[in-house]
Amino acid sequence: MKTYQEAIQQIRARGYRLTRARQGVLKLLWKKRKPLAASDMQDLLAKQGIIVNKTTVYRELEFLAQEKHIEEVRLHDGRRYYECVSSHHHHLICVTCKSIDDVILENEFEREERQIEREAGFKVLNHSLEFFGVCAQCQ
Amino acid sequence: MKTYQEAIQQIRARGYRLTRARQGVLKLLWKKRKPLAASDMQDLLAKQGIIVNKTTVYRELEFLAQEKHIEEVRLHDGRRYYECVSSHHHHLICVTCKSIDDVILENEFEREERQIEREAGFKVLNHSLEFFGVCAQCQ
DNA sequence: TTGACAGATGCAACACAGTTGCGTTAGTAT
DNA sequence: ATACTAACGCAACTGTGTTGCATCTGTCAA
Repeated sequence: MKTYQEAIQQIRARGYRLTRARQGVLKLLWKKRKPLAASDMQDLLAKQGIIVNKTTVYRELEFLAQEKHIEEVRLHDGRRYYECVSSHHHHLICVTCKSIDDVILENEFEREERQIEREAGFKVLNHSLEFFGVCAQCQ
Repeated sequence: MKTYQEAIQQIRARGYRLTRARQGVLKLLWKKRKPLAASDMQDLLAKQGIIVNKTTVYRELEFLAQEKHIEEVRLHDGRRYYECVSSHHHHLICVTCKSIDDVILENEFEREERQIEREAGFKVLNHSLEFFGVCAQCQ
């Protein structure tokens, strides 16, 4: 639920610079509101005249994730995706058109996680849940 | 819940061959009962004298998954894992020692999936849930 | 036992995501 | 304007997974 402006301010407050790549990546994720992978972002930035090396994109994403401005997401195609921080949600992934939508569930496994900690002695830190299927457009 | 012998019989019944690599991979997955990645299996096979090319391992895994003798699993490190078929379960992944354990939940989101289909028009085919945390040994 | 068919294999070369070292560039504060 | 150092570009590299093609081998039938 952080805004683009808040992220910018926090970056400056911590003594980091506002480079074209940094602003570009942030703006992209806040505008699209969808998980994007590094090469997608490099292409999208290039279209708006921001030509950056792929190494820069990877390092920028690592930096922004470390600073908690964005979050890494894995969607089971082997690539790393990133999205802007928002309330905890899960993804609906269309196996046909690959589109990604968010979904917020009421049940967030608090009971199940307690059961796991009790029965397996496993301390749950976080979880990951994705639904695969066919979106409304592709049916 | 398929046994190793059943898998072997089904493979022969469908006219496919029983090669060293094929038997080796199957035996490994039935013995370990844990998700294994291609390169892990190549190493484990080599230790028991079964030297196979990585291409063979990848093709074997694809074949066995297609024939429904094994299942592909993604564990968010970007690699493809495979495990022998058993009842529907989820994974507990230790962020410290990377060990993987199974967990079976009572709630399998039938209600949530119906909600998703009703509200988003998204037809759910399957889902994927993993828990990340610290296992009993690593605490 | 042998021969032959086709499934299975090895090899080399490739594709792609992501990483590393290092010299250079460019935001920012003074 | 200057200097400090965060950030960048480049080239080379790692690891996972894929492809084309020539070769090999499990299986079955004669």
